[in-house]
Amino acid sequence: MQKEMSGNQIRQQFIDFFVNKGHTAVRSASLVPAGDKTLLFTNAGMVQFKDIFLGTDKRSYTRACDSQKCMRVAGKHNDLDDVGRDDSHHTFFEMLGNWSFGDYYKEEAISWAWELLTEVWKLDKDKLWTTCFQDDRGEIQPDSEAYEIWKKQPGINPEHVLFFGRKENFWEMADTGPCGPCSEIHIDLGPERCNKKNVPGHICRVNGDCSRYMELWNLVFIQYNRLNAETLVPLSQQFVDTGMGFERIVSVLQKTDSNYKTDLFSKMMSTIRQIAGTNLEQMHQNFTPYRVIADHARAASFLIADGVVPGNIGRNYVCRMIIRRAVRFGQQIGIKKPFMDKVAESVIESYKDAYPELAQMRSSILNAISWEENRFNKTLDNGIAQLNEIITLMKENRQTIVDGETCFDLYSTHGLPLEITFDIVREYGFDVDRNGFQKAAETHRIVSGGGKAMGQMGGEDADIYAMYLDHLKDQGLLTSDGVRYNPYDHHPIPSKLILLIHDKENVSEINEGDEAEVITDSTNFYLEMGGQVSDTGTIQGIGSDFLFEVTSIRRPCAGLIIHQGRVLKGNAKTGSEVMVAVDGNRRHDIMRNHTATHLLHAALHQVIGNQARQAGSLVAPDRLRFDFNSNQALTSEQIAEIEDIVNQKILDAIPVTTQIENLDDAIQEGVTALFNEKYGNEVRVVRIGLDQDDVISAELCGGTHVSNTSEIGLFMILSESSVATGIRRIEAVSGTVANVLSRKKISELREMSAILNVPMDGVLDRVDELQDQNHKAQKEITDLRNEIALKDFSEKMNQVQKIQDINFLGIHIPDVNPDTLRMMADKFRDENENAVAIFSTISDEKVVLIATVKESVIKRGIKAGDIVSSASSVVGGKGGGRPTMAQGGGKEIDKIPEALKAAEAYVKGKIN
RNA sequence: GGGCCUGUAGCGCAGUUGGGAGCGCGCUUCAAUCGCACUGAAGAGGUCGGGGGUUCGAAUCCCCCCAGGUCCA
Repeated sequence: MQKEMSGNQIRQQFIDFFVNKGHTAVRSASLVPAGDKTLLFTNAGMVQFKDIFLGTDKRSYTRACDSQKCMRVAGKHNDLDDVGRDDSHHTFFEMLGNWSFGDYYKEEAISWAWELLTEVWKLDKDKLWTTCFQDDRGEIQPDSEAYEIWKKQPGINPEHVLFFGRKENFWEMADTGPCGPCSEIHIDLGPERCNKKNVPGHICRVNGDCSRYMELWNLVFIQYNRLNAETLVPLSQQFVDTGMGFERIVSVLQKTDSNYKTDLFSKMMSTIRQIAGTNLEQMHQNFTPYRVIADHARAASFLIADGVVPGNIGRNYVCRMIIRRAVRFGQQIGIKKPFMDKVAESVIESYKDAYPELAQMRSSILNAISWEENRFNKTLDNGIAQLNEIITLMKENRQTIVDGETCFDLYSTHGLPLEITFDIVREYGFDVDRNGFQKAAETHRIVSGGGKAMGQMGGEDADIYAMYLDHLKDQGLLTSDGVRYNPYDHHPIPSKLILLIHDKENVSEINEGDEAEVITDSTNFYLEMGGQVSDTGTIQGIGSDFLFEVTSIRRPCAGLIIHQGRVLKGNAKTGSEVMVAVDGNRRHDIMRNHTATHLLHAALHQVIGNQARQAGSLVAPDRLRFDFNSNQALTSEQIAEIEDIVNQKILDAIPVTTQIENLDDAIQEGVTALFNEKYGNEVRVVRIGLDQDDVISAELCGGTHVSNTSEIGLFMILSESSVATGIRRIEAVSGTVANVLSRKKISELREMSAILNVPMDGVLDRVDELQDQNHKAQKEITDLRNEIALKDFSEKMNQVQKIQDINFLGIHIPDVNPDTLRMMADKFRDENENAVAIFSTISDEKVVLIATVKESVIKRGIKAGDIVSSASSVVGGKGGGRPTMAQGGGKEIDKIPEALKAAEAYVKGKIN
C-alpha cells in the first residue's frame, strides 16, 4: 500500500505531470482580477487567460498549467450561507488546470486526464464516468469526437461514457464570445455516500443530485465564437481549458468523506479544537461551526495576502463579512475571546510553501484579522446597547416579539446579526419575527442593489481589429508581433502609416478636420497601464504638412496599437512616412510623478510600516494619486516626515534603473508586486538605488521613469484623505507643478507678511496673536455693551406701568444684541413682583422682540409666547417660546412703537 | 454603486411640535494637607462636522458635501 500523499504533494504532482507534457507552470493569478471590472474575484482558472481567448492578449507559451486561487462568494453563485453545512463547499478554493492556446486539442487533453487519474493516481477505472456533449435542442453538433476518444482510453468501461445536454456539457463565457462543448469526469464514491437514500424513487446516477457521484474534472474545448443567441462560428484557433477542484481530488485520494477532513485542513481544525477545548469526536458531532471557521479563516488569509483588507465596500466588505461570520460560529462553540488570528496562523503554516505570499504578508494578515475581530466586538456592543433600549420600550408596551423591521434595522444599521438579537431577547422570554426580518432584508436588497448589472466583458470590437491585424500581417506590413512598441524612449521616431480608420471604415486617406484612428508600424506612445496615463502628442508628415493630434491611445486586440485624434493640418495616405512624436514635456512630467510615486510608496513603508500596501494609483502629468491600506489617518507629522524622506532621496540624486527578470526570481528577491496587476513570466523591475546593496525601492512596473531621482525636483503632498474603511489616499505633485505651486504659496505668504507688517516667518505668530486679541476685544465689547445697556436700562426701569398689581414694562432698547436683551428681561423679571415685560431692539436690520412673564402672572392666563405673538404680528413676523420667556421678530422697523402698544393692549385685555 | 445610522468642550455623552448650549470625567486657579490621593470653591474651554436653504429665529426642519459606522450589490 502506497503511503498517503499530502495535499501539497498532490498539487505538485499535478503541476509536474503537465510540465512533463510540455506545459509552462504558471503562478496563480491574484484573487483580485487584473483590469476586469466585471468580476469581484477570480472565480475560475480561466480568468487570467480570458484575454487570450478573446484575442486581445497573447503569451509566450501555448501550453500552461496552474493551481489557481479562487473565491466564490458573491454574485450569481453566492453560496456563502451554504458553506459549512456540507463537506464540499468552500468560499476559497484552488482550481487545478491545464491549458492549450491553439496547441493540442481533445485527443491529448482527454488521454492525459485519464493517464493522470488512473496511472499516476491509480484511481479505480470502474469508478470513473465521463460525459460528452449532445445538444438537447438539436442545434449544435454532438461532440462525437470526444466520445470516440473517451471510448478508446485504456481500461475504460465504454458504458461509463455518457452524453448530456447544454446545461451540463456546453460551456459559455457570456452571452457572446468564445464557447464550446465540454467533457466531465465523475467519480462514483459508492452507494454509502448517497444522501438521498430516504427519498422514494431516488436512483443514484451521474448528474443526479445525490452526493454519491461527484464531478472531478471539467475539460472545456473552446472551438466556437458565439455572435448572438442563434449563431455560432468556428474559431480559427482552438483552446483547451480544464478545471479540477483541488480540495475534491485531495479528499478522494486521501479517502476521506469530507474536504474538511483532508490534511489541507487538519492544522486549522486542531487549532480550533484547542481554542474551543473540544476533542475530535465532539467536533465531528457538531462539524458545521468548525468547517465555517476553517473555510473563512483560509479565505480571509488569502484575501488579505492579495491586498483585500476587511472594509465596508466591495471586495473589502466580503473579507469583513467572512471574518465576522466565522467569529459568530466561534461563539456558537463557546469561544469567547478573539481567536481568528490563531486559526489564520495555521492557514499560513499549511499553505506557505505553495503560496509564499502568505508568509510574506504574515503580520498584515494577522493584524488585519485581529483588528476586524475587535471592531466587530465594538459594533456588537453598540448594537446591543440599541437593543436594550428597545427591550425597555417593549416592556413598557407589554410587547414580547421584536418585529422584523426592528430586527433588520439593528442588523443593517448597527451590524447586529439576527441570531445575536435573538440570543439576547430570549433571556427576557421574547422572540423575534424571522419572516418579517426576511421580508425587510428582501426589500433592502431590491432598494439598494438591483440597478447595477455587470458591465461588458470588453473586447467587443476585438474581432474587427483582429481581422485588420491579420490583413496587415499578410501584406507584410507588420511582423507576427504586431506594431513595434517601445515607450521607454520618448524622442520622435520615424514610422509609416499602415492603416487609417475614419468613421469606423478603413480609408486610404484622411484630411484636415477628420477624427480618425491612425495605426503606424511602430510607436513609442505609452499605453495606459499600471495607473500611468497614456501619452498624447502628434504624428507629422515627413516632407508634407500633415499634422495629426493624438489625444488617446488604445489596444483593441493584442498586437494592434491605435492612435486616436484629429487631423489638424494637411492630409495623408496610407504608406506615408511620418514622425511619431510624443509630447515630451508632458511625458517628462509623468515620468517625474511616476518615480515620485515609487519613492512615496517606499517612504510610507518606512513611516507607517509594510502594511501600507498600494491599493490603487494614478500617475498623470499634473498630479499623482496613491491609495494604500491603513486603518487610520496620517498625522501632519507623518505627512511631513514622508515629504522629507522623499525630498531627501531626490536631493541624494539616486539612479533609477530598469531590468527584465524572471517573475519567480523577482518575487523571491522581495520585489514589490501589486495584487491587481497582471504579470507575464518575464517582468520589468524598476529599482531606485545606488547599487545592489542599497536599494530604496524595487517594484514590478511597466511604467516610464526618470533616470535619476534628482530630475523630480520637488515633491509636495497636497492632501491625505479616506477612500473607504481601511483605505487612505494621498494626492501629491512633483516637478514643474510643485514649483509653480510652491511659488504661488510663497507669494501669498509674502503678501500676508506685507499686510501684517511682520517678517514672513513671523506671520503665524502674528495671526495667532491677532486672533487672540480679537477674541478678547470681542468679549470686552460684549461686556461693555452689556454694562452700558444695563445702566441705561436701570434708568428706564422707572417707565414701569402699573396695570392693576402687574408691573409692566414695554420699551425699545437700541444697540444691544438679542442675548443682552434676554439678560435684561431676566433681570427685570427677577427684580420685580408680578413682572411682565416686552423689549424690542434692532439686529441685522430686523426687529427682535423678547417678552418675559413672572410665574405668578402666568396663572392668570398671561403667557410670554402670546405677548410676543401679538406684538410680532404688527411688525410683520411671528414669534413664540415658553410661558416665562419668548422671542419673536419681524421686518417692519418703523412699527416698533405700535407693536409695543399692541403688547400692552394684550396684557390689559387679559386683565380686564 | 445604493439604503440606513452617527458627527455637540480634550474624552464619553444629554439636548422631547425650532425660541436662553448642558452633564460626567479631564484641565487651570484657590482652599484644606508636611506632601500625595480624596474633598470643597471659583474658572477656562464650543465655527453644535462643513456649505447652502426655509424661518422673525436652526444644534433641532430641508438640500448638498465631508468623515465614521453598518447593511445590500
